[in-house]
Amino acid sequence: MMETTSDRSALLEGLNEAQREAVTAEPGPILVLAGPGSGKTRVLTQRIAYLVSEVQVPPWQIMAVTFTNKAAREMADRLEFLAGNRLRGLTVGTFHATCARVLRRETDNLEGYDRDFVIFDRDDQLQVVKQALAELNLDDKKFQPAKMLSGIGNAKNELVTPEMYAASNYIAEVTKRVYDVYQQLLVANNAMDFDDLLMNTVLLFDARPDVLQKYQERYRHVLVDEFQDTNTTQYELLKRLAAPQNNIFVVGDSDQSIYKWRGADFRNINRFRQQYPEAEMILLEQNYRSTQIILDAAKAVIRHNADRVDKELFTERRGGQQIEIHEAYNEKEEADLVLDTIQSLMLKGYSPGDCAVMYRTNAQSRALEEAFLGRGMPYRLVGATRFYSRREIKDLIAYLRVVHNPADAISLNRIINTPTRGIGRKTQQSLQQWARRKGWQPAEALLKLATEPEVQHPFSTRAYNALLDFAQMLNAWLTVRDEATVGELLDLILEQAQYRNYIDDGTDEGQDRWANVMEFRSVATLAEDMELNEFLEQVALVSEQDNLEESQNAPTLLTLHAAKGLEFRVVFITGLEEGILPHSRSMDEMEELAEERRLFYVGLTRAQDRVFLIHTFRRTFYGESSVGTPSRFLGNIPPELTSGGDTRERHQETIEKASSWRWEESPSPSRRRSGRQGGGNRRGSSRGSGRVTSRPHRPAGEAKPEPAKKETEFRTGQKVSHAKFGKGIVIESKLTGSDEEVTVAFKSEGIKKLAASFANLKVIE
DNA sequence: ACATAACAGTTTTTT
DNA sequence: ACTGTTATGT
Repeated sequence: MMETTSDRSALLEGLNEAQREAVTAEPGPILVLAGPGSGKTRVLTQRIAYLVSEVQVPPWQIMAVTFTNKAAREMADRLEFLAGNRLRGLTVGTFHATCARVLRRETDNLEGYDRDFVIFDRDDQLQVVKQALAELNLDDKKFQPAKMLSGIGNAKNELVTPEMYAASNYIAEVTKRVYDVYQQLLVANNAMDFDDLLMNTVLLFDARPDVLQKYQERYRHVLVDEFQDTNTTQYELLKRLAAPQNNIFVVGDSDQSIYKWRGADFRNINRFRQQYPEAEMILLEQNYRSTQIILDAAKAVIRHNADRVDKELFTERRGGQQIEIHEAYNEKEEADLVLDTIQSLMLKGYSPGDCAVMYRTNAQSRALEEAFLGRGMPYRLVGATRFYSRREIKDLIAYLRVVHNPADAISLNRIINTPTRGIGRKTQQSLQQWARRKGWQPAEALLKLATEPEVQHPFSTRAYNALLDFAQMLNAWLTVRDEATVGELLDLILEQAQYRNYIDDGTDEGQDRWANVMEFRSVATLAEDMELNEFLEQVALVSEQDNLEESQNAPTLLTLHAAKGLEFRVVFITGLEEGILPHSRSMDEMEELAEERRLFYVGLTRAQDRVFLIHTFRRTFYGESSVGTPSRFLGNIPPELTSGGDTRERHQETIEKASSWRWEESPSPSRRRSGRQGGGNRRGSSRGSGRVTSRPHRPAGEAKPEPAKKETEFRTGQKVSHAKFGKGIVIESKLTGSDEEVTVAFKSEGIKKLAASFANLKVIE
């Protein structure tokens, strides 16, 4: 960059008053409360540039932490643009990557770890928990590994070690023991989980004031993005690092706190204010993203949450289009409605990439994907099955990990018989026992077979040969490890392990998997100047969303969680029904309900121009279809901001539009579309399968829809009888478009929902 | 060792 | 409805 930014006015140009205040605030604790679309990333980056060019802070004394790689990269890119090489040495990264770097540098001061430690992801964690349960002779049916893991994770988020863990009840007592063994196993494997990266850094700082001091002196200024998402451990980490000058600049918005279930605690904002009473507090209230109408709707929604600091968000984008609320009959018609609307927006100058379709749960993407596929329209799917969690990729990472860190018994366990090479469960067990008896690690024991041919071993000839074969491969890889590039090593592994034979069985799925392997190979090959440990760390800490190409001009399908931090001209939020948003598991507790509302708020505030809110009349969950109630959150939006009428009117409209539903209810057993992968990885190659446009047949009553009824034929309390289900009592009956839906409690069959026109119910005395 | 059957568990998941 | 895991049989 030629242009100098030492010109103060140039640096502050285009900032509003509050933003400028934040950027130029005197060093010390600063809390910026930033509403959606208020330019917080801009403030953060300008602040860094300002510190360097105006306050003369050397860039290497500045640390900026984010939660996602994407946010970190975005910040780094903007800084590069702003100040280029004047920011050499600046630390910008995620909490986890930053901590990993510290720990890696400090392995000499870490008990039990050496510098080759690896990072375990959730799958690995589960394996470790299972092993811990096994060692404690605990039943993993009774103590589900996932539950145990969440208990352990919560503890780590709260900076609670196994010793500190309160065994307040039986389950907690078990969790404590599992946690304890779990940690020991991690150390034995020279591995840390994600939470350890944070917790161990804090523990290190507490145990070693000299080490802490080193980092305090290095990082004189700490800046934090998305502060409302920090957990206790992260908070404590920041607190220690920023002391004693407390030059800590945090940006957050408690109304966008949606990760409580992961340990995030927006009350850290209050804690911050108590901790640093002298902190300067700055509110960013001007929104540069949405129209007034959208903003008003969002504000009206969020105001229903108790105990919050109200921000007076405003925008210069007066007016705007009203928010449209629609009812669709079911999830299929919901998807059709979304697609129809997108197509009509195309005629009004929007492009497909301007649109986002959001939902509460990933499962909801399926109907949408099918609709897109059905119309041959491309779409971008965020999330779903992550590249790095695919089986084949995990296998290869496990191979690399074992070569890098043979102590990693979890990974060894994964690959020792993958592809199957005759090392079955029993052989593995006796290998383990043998190793334990000899005081070796399993990998060590294996290598003895390869390197000391005359070693005494307990295996049958057959098992020995299988083990020897694998051991020799492993030995070979270890030998070349330090000379070969990651790509070369991977190629060698693929070839010797005959991995392709195993994974590519010729089916579509096999080919896809092999394609994924090749994609991973090219990632590895591109990392040619990277050491194996660097490569593995990057792979562990990078999520798939970072690799998602933005180029494709297609609508984006994503969960509301994944939408945070993004913006789109047009936003659809689907599935606005009780039980979905708010989610059924979050309806009982006020705080959880408040978080659901924030989720809705986050969705709304992603929109620049248009918002479409959709709920369905009935929806299929876990294979069962049931009638839904519109989300209570819809009622939080003042009617004058919306079009589409109130709930009743919308419902009436659905009834009038009703066309095909009556025939759709019976699923034809023949056809099932397994809607898979978006991005184009997988195609349904059902060759020659006739396009199904024909409707399932209805035996009786055929054709012509009846006119909508005005009143229900059945009333609560009536006794009825059904040809198949026998006698029962009507619990409820309501009109559903051209038909009537009767809920009946049958004596023998339990409660059923029936369509009156097909059920042929007879009223009995 | 591999194929199959039974079975549990299905919110969100920055790292 | 669907998927992924584990117990069981061949």
